[in-house]
Amino acid sequence: MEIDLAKKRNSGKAEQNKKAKKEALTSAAFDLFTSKGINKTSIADIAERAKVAKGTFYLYFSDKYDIRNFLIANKAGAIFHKASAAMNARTSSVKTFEDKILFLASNIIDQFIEDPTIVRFLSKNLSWGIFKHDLNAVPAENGVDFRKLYTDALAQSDVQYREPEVMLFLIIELVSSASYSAILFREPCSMQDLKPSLLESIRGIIRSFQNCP
Amino acid sequence: MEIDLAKKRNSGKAEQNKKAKKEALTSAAFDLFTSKGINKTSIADIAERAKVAKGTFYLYFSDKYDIRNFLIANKAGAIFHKASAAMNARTSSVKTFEDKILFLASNIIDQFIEDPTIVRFLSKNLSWGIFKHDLNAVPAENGVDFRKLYTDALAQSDVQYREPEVMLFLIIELVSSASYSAILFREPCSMQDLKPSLLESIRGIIRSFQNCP
Amino acid sequence: MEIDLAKKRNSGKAEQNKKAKKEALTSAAFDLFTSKGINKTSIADIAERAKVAKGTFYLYFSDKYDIRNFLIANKAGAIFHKASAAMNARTSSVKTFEDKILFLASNIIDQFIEDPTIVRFLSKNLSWGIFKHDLNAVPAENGVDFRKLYTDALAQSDVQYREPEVMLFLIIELVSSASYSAILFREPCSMQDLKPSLLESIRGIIRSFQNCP
Amino acid sequence: MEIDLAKKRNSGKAEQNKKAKKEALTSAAFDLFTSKGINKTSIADIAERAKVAKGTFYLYFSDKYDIRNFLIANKAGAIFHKASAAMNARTSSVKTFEDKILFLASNIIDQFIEDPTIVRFLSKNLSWGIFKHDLNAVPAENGVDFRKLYTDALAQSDVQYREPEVMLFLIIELVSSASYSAILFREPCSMQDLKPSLLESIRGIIRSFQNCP
DNA sequence: GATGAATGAGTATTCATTCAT
DNA sequence: TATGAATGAATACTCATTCAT
Repeated sequence: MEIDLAKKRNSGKAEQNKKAKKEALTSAAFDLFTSKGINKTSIADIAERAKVAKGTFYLYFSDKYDIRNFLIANKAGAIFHKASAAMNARTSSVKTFEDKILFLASNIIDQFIEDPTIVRFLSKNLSWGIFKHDLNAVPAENGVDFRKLYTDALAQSDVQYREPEVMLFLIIELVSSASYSAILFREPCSMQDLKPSLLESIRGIIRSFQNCP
Repeated sequence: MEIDLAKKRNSGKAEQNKKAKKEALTSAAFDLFTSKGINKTSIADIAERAKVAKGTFYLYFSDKYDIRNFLIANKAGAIFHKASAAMNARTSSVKTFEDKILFLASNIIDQFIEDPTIVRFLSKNLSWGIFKHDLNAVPAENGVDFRKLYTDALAQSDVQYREPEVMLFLIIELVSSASYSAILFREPCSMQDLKPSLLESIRGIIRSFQNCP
Repeated sequence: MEIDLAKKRNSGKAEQNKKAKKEALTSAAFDLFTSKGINKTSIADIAERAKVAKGTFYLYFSDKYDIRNFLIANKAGAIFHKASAAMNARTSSVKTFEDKILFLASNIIDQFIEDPTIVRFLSKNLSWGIFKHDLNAVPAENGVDFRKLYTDALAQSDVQYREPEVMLFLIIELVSSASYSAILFREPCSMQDLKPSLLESIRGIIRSFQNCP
Repeated sequence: MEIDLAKKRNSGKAEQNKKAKKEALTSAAFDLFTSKGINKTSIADIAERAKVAKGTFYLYFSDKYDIRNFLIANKAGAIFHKASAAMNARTSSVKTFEDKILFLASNIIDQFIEDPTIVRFLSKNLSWGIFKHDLNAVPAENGVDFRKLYTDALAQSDVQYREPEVMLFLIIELVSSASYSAILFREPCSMQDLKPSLLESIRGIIRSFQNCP
């Protein structure tokens, strides 16, 4: 019995060790991807920075694109979860569907401003494909699920909207695409300056989906 | 003098020859970029398809990214010029600023639908950077200039708009980003189905920039 | 004493377990060697197919070539032992030395036809070196020993033969070499078609070793 | 015109240069294959020994097995052509079909004895597959063609033979297989000692194919 | 004995770029 | 101008072997 316990303790340690290795690899990869770009990052680079042997990389990921996808899903998931959690925390002040969406958008943009590397990485990848397919891969840690939040907001809304899926798609595409240009290249202006117009444009999009009574 | 004449005659032919070679190279590069992707296309590939020696490539372009940029400017320029020309041809029927912008957007989307390879290539490259910097490099063949068209339309409008530059930026980002997903992956739906909502969203954006009287 | 008994009991089970593991490893190796070839078979492959950890492989064999040699000796031994047993079973009908050798050759060829993977594996390895050195390593399970059979047949023969060792060598080389080509590639024809000529050729070889009176 | 001549001279040199490079590569590969074995020879090894850059290898051969096949065809071709030429040179003294075949076999065995590396390389590859497929790839330099020689010898023979193709197959398999063991490992004896018995065995095989009148 | 995570040397192959012709 | 042979750095991926548990 003691042996069994020891084994369990051991395998617990091994398990922890593996998790640490994976974390080291993903962290190293993220740093390199955002600084040098994916193309110029080699597996040797990632392994070296993670202080791990080259072969070890292949115990955790099948290739560069495997780790990239893992990162995309994780980073994108974190962004959405964080925004959802923030809204849940002060649900009282935001009433209408429009206000809720704008709150979420604003929060996501703020996250982008705070950590521009995440925009560089997700760049033009934070789009519908990821949202739809990879997001589910990352479980909401705190029980707040972005998609459920959106559906609930729609259900609670007095105003009816056509094609809510398409509306969400267009908003996400606009935010990610505009953020890339504004945050990374200040084109056509800084995100600080762009944000009000961007949020108003989102409001414009939302209104264009209202069912007129 | 005879020598000079000979040279001129030669250089005339040579000039033509050079243009043909450059055209062959860009055409080959476009085909390969859109079918295999830029990363998997080598200079040897391009030269082979253009029926030109590998060394010759370097007489016309400095590297793969040089020819890519040349292509982006050219292809994007052609799209905008074509749209501008189309609007000029039937300027009578479209009156308001909103209508003009929607006409241009609709025309560009139709061009994308007709030739999806161009969306794949420009994809997420048809962004503000290109629009602002590279577009000018391509002269409007028929004297119709997209930027001038936009400025004129603004000037002729009864309605006043805040930050017209930002408005145009957001519209272009939305169109190119949404086209990529819809046309290439039918996500979240086909472009046929998306187009009405997309145009209405653009209208929503435009209205959000109106100066309320 | 109790401890000793326990140990014995354990080592009995352990002994069985070890044999099963070794059997699993050799069986897995044979399958892989004959399907993918030795070069493309890794120790990881063998361990995985044997459902054993990679490190365990090294408890039984020193490397890939060690297990290959073990397999060659075993498989070749089995072939010769089976042929010998078959001849012993119907010794009455085959009288002369020539007939005995041809019976053995025929039986071995039939075994090859029945299981072509064995030809692929032994192929050009079933040569004199193995025959002479490794075969002894495999004990004849049923007390029938090929080499003894051969010596006895010679002793009982009315006809005298020069260099019986060389004669046997040439026959074995011819059979294994021809079988490889005919059975695996049907070159120059199927083994069915080749067999009569092959057996007659063996007869020709045997006669060329006869001491003329 | 002078330019054209110069170009021709140049391209002649270039052509020569290429031939020299290919020769250097094949020669280096042969040395390494026979000393270290094919498996332990890397393309880097071959290139280094040929005093050529690694990449250059791939301008001439697609991979290790490509150059191996090229070598097999060439070396095997040379062996057969040399034997054929030798027989043609003293056709007078050898009369019967049997004598002709034995002369060729003896000559080939002597070549093997003289250059054992060639046996190590062709080893068990100098078999029917090569003979039938690769031999034709190498043109007989001096107009003496082994296969024609064989056919002519059959036609001129007073004795008739069944299945001459199969007969030739069995002889080639026996010679190459026995040479490998005898020359490289002196098993079961040196080739000097084996040769008489081997030739007599071949005679025995030939006789087993005679059509009895 | 058994495990399987970790290692890092080894290898094939690609490809941008140069340069003699 | 045009060519294409040559280069060799760069890179992805494999795998035998070890060793702490």
